[in-house]
Amino acid sequence: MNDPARGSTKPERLRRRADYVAAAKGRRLTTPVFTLQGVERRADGTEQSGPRFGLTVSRKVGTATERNRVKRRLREVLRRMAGDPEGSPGRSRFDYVVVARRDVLSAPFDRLAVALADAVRSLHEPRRDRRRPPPHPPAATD
RNA sequence: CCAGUCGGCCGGACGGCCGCGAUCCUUCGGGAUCGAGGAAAGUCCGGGCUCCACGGAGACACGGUGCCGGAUAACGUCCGGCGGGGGCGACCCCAGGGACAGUGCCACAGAAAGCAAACCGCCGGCCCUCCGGGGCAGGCAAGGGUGAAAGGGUGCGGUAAGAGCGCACCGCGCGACCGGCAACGGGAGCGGCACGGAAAACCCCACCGGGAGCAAAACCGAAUAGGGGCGAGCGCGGCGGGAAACCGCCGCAGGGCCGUCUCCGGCCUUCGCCCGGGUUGGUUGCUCGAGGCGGUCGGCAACGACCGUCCCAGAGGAAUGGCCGUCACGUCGCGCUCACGCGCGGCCCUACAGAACCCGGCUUACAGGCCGACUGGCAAA
Repeated sequence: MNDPARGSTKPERLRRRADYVAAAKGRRLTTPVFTLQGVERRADGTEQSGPRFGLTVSRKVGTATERNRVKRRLREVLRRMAGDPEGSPGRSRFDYVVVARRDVLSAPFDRLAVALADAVRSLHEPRRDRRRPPPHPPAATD
């Protein structure tokens, strides 16, 4: 029961395995410290309208202690991003999943915050250099 | 003071801003309280709890444990003691039922590896001799040599040479009796000495052990397919069952769906209510317990009894955090000081590590620091 007028600073979370599977099939953007996945949410019964974020920290990242620390740092970044007066870069009705790499442990906190905000924005920009460059000059489809 | 042994404990503190989880309160703005570890870890043992299996008892198989006594819910844990070894010592380390119940093994070397035997060798007798020695039957095991181990050791006597053949001491075996709950210790006396090692090769003996695990398990339960019951309904033809009502199967027609139309193909076959099933999800299990702390008493101790007091994480893609000050601590440099130490600046600004049903242990990881008991030196008294 958050007050919508006040602007909730609590970011919505992904808590279902199905949501994670769906996000993995969406857009993808890789940075040195993490991989960001995102997909437009399918209409479901929930009344959540804002962006939702999920975290994936596999055993490859480190021990349980290190994995917990990675998740806490990323959660703090998300919390600050949601409370940003200039507005969160995350789009409404969009699900994001941050797949962490080990460098999240050691990266400076400020750099981490900037990197994630940039990554969210970049995810929605049209990818003009896709992996398959067109053999002919593309006829401006969009 | 130096060197060392053992045991126990802590493992940053305070504060600011912004946050997270649970519970309670709320005037719905918010507020209050509590919120990781000694290992939460590895999952190696032992229990509680849950489900499954199971009539009792025994036998067999498999696995585990293995000196004795005690502690405990239980243990492979803990405490006390026994045996062997190491250390000047405090203390530490190692092994711990049985080798006349049986089978097998003891590499290499060596003549011989488990029952006594004899390669070199020693001894006297007989025979031969080219006088160097050789041969035959016999008596030996001291010496040499091999080995982890060769069937007691040393000395004296003894002898042809030798031999526990005799004697002394040591070792070894049996052992009345004594101490101890016991493991075990002591030991009069007896025995001329046999009975080698390894049970981590198998094995024998004693004791213990059903299986799976909170993703256990219980409850609530949308949708869909299929199932059951009741009531009403049920075009045509064929076959089967039945006394009939009716039921089952096949074909045709109609309808619906696969898939928007045609062809073709496939699937389904009325309606209502209830039961049942239990997937996504939700709730419970979920934290008051062989519990923490303090005290008294019993016990060498592990531990136990009693009294008082406290409530001390309960998440579920998983809370206990992010950023920053100040101060400790450590370390480095510089300066002052005979020295203890003090001041300034820099660095690290902390090790191992994060509860997931709960307890008792074990094992492993761990920066730095603190306390206690004891031992051996040196100095002082």
